[in-house]
Amino acid sequence: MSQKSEIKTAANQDATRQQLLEAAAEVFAEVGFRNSTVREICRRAGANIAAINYHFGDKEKLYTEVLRHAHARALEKYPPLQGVTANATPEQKLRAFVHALLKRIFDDSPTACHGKLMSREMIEPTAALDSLVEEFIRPMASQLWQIVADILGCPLNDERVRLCAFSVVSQCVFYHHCGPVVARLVGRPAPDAAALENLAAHITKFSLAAMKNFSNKKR
Amino acid sequence: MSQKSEIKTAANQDATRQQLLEAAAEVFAEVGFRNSTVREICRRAGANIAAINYHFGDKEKLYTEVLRHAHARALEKYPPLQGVTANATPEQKLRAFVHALLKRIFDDSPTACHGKLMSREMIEPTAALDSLVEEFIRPMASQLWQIVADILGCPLNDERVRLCAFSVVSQCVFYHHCGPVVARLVGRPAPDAAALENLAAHITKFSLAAMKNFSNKKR
DNA sequence: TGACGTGTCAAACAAATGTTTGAATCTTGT
DNA sequence: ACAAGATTCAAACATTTGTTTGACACGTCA
Repeated sequence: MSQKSEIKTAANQDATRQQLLEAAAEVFAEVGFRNSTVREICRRAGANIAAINYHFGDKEKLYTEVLRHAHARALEKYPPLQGVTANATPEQKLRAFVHALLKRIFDDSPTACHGKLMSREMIEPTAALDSLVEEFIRPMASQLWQIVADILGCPLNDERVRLCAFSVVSQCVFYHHCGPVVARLVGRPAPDAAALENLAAHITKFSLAAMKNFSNKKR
Repeated sequence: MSQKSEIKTAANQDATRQQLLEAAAEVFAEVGFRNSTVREICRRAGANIAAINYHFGDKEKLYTEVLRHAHARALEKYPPLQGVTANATPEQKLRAFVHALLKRIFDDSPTACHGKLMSREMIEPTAALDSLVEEFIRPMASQLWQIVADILGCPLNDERVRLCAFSVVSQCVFYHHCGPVVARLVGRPAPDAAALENLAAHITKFSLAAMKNFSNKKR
C-alpha cells in the first residue's frame, strides 16, 4: 500500500511539473524565451502563476530544463544512425544521418519541438548552450566526422573533413532556419514526411557527388 | 539665404532621425526587436526618449525602416556579382556570388549589420519580411538560379536548379547562423576576411563538384 | 518684433510581466 | 483521525517599457 501511495504521490508531484515542461516547450518554441510569459505557460499547463517559481525557481531555470528535456527526447526519438547497422557502407550511414537529422529538426510536435528551440538558441545563445553542445551535439558531430572521413579517405583530423561535414549539416538546417524565405520564394510551406524524404535524398546525393570529386582532385 | 537655411534645417531635421536609424540598427542586431528598449536606442543616438515616437511613429515602424535601410546598404556595398563581367563563365559567377553573399552576411559593422537582422527575421518573421523578399531576395535568387541552370545544363524551372541553389546558399548561411555551435565545436571565433575567402573557396569547390556529377548522372 | 510651426525635453502614464506572499487545500505518515 | 509537510491559489508588489503630454527652445516668415 505504501508503494502504491508513493507512486501516486510521485505522479501527482510531477504532474504539474511535467505539464509545465510541455507547455513551456510549446510556448518557448513559438515565441522565444523573452517573448514568452509565465502567465501563458501556466495557463496552458492549467497551473497557477506561482507554479513555475515553486517548481523551477524562476523562468530561466525552467527554460534550461526545457531545452535539455527537448533535446534528449529528440535524440531518443530519432537516433543519428537509425536503421543502419554498424557495418553499413559510409554512404548508407550518411543517408541515415541526414534523414534522422532532418526528422529531428522538423518534428515540431508539442513533445519534440527541439528544432525551433535550437534555432532560437543559435540566434540568442544562453548559458545552456555550452553543456548542450558538449553533451548532445559533439557526439553527433564526431559520428558525422567519422563517416565523412571514411568517404573522403582522409584522416579524421583533416580540415576537409570538418568543412565537408559542415556542408552536409548546413543543407539540413537550411530549410528549417530559412523556412520563411524559402516558403515565400517557392511558395511551399513546411515540408511533410514525403518531402523530407526527397530532401534527404537530394542532400545525400549532392553531398556524395561533391565528396567523391573531392577525394580525386588534390587540393 | 532661404536655401541655406532650408538645407540647414533639413540637415538638423534628419540628424537625429539618421542617428536613431543607426543606433537602432546596432541595438536591434545585438539583442533583437523585442529585447531592445527605446531608451537604449535613444541613449546611443543621443536623443530624447520621445524622439522615436516623434520621428517614426512607434518602435515597430522604426524597425521596418531599419530593416529596409540595412538591406539596401548591404546590397550596394556587396553587389551579388561583384568583380565578374557579364560574359564570365558560370563557374566564375558562382564563386563571385558565394563570396559576395558571405561578405554581406558577415559584415556586422555598425552601418551594415544586416546579417544579424536577417537571422532574427528568419526566426521571428515580421510583416516587413514579405516586401524584403520580393524587393531584395527574389532578384538575387533569380540570378543564382540562372547561374546554377547554366552549370547543370538544365532549364531554369527544373526543380534540381532550386534544390542545388538552396544547397549553395545554405552553406553560406550556415557559418553565420550556427556560429555559436561551430565556434564551440571547433574552437574558432567568427571568421575574418581571410577565413571568409577560404570558406568561399570551399563552398564553391564543393558545390561545383556536386553539380558536375549531377549533370552526368540521370536522376 | 511677434506669431507660428518644428523639434526637444523631462516627467508622467498605462500596461505588461516576473516574482513574492500568506492563506487555503490536499496528501501523507502515525 | 490528526498533525506536518507539500502543493496550489488569488492577490499584491516591484520593475520594466512603450507611449503620451505639456512646457520650452529655436528658427522662420510676415
